[in-house]
Amino acid sequence: MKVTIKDIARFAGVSTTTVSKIINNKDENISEATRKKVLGLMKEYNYVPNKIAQSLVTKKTKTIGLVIPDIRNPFFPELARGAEDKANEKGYNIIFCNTDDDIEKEENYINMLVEKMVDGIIFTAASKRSYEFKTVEKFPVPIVLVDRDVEVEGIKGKVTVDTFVGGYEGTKHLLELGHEEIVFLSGPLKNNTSINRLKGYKKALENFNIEPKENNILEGEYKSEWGYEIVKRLLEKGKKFSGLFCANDLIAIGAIKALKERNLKVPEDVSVVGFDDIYISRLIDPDLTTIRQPNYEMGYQSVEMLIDILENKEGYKENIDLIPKLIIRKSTAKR
Amino acid sequence: MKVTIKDIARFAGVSTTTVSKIINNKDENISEATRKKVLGLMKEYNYVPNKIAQSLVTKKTKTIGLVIPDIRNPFFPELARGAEDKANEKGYNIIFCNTDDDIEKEENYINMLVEKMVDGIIFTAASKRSYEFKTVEKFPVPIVLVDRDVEVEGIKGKVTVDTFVGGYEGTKHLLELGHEEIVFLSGPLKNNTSINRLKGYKKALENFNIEPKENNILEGEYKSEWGYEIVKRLLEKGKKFSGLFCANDLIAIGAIKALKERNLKVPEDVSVVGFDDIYISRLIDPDLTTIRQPNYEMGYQSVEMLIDILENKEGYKENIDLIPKLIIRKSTAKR
DNA sequence: TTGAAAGCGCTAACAT
DNA sequence: ATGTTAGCGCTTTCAA
Repeated sequence: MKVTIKDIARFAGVSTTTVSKIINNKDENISEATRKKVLGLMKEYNYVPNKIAQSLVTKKTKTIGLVIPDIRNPFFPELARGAEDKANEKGYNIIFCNTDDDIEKEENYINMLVEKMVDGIIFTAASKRSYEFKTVEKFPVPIVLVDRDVEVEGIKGKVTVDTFVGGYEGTKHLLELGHEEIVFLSGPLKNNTSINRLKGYKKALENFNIEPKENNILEGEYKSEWGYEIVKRLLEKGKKFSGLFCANDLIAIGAIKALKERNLKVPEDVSVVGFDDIYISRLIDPDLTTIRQPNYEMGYQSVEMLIDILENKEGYKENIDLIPKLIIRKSTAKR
Repeated sequence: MKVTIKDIARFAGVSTTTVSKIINNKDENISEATRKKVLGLMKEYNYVPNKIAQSLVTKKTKTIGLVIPDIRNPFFPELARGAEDKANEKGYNIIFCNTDDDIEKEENYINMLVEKMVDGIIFTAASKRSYEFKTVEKFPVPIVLVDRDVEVEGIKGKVTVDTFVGGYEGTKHLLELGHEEIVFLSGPLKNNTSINRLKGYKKALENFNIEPKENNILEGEYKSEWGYEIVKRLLEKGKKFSGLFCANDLIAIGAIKALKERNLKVPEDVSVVGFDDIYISRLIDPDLTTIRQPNYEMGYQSVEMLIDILENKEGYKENIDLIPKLIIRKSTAKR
């Protein structure tokens, strides 16, 4: 049978209070003698404090919920790892949940997490709609938004990437290489993350005195299949362009594939810029020039912020906007 | 303030016992009238049972630990997702932990999980050494091994992939295409998973009456960098081969890159087979012929097994060996 | 059909 | 420096 605090107290001939104080390092007022004795007994009997019992009284579980669309999306493992690293550093654990961008699943998971009394939640929301979680309303579980900036009732903070800058920098890079006909392959324009990327693209063009053309902007999905299909179709229609800016690396990878199949060379014939810098972008041929999203950082900092909130740290930032960075590799060249 | 079972009981004018029974669907002996009343009150007051309190008495947390090397390794997101899907289906949550194949971290995490009273643990172990976790010894937390087959004290089951078959099938495919000089690029040969893959390679050669040559077998790391470096070196040394079997897709991707840089065409000059079928293997150029590891399945089935154990299901299999499958794409061709 | 009472393993005022 | 006591929110005998 498991040995409990009572057993240790009995063996040591002290009260559970004393043992408890020693467990929690609140031992200013414990004599060295009893401290040593109790510690010894704990070791001897392989005593492990029961966290559940602790949680019941302290109202803290040292557990954080991580609610993301899908860990298989190459975007999220980095973020998850960053989150887990910070959490572990601070003695927290992470429960992870996959929502598939399904609003119902999101609700279910959030509610489950609240029931399990997680101390806080890191949340990547599916849509732009505003959220209200009834359990969160009742129980003050702090939520930190990550990556996607949406309206959530009672949100405590957010960590995002300035995609406008990313969109701007990527386009500017292409422009500076002499490209003028630049097609922008966007994901679904249903949240600010996507919309701002496009705004950055337009702004860069304007700064170069080029009027953004509507038919150079295509809205699709964040998938390589879509990148492949749309470029194939574009080429079949005889569309001319020398620059291609893709809203994520997956789209870029599909696009490059389609280009190659039509015997167009990257970057000699078409320069391609991606977005994200997922693990494989440096592995494909040619190595992809892309905008690096600081995903690991986002995970890491969101947990850092959450824990600051939990521990009532003063003066934490409640709004971190990370700056993405242009990574020049081999898929772009002078026109 | 949170509303508790006591509040509901008070409002309904019944005892907490009655409410508890209703919460847990043990309401055979509850009158329809009080049942409805209580259910109504629960809804009205937005009552959510406190899982922590429940866990303290039932000794079940409905939480499972998932201990893996690194979620960023493209191998693991699939596995993690499979595990999470099954867990969610059964009302469990998953705490995930990254060990970086570090034995000390493994121990720490396992101990943390036991302290948090997870109901069971899914574990991908780093090394071939045998494990003994002192907390697990004391508290009967079932562990199911996944992917890597090692000795762990008190293990309850394991889900692995028959890598021998994979090694065999991949080599056979190359052999049937007429390749005779087949180089095998192995990862570290420190566990059965890796060793059996190599054994499968050798066996296939023998079946084709070809003596496996020691200098056709290279041991390195499961990384694209290594695949790139070793092939580059091989080529510089003037090594001749027309078939390349890589112990994982990452190695294959690096290898293909090196091949291309020396103007060797895949598959015209060299046929390449990978292992794993990670997400990107169909995105690279050319699409990679590979051995598909049923990673999602592994995660899914390991959790299924674990829950069977937890629920004392009779007759569950305690040893599942999944069969990998050859996926023929475009990186292999007739000699 | 319902409830009283004990207890899960721990912490935290408040005494002493 | 240490102990007494109450209680966190729930389940579970056992009795009524």
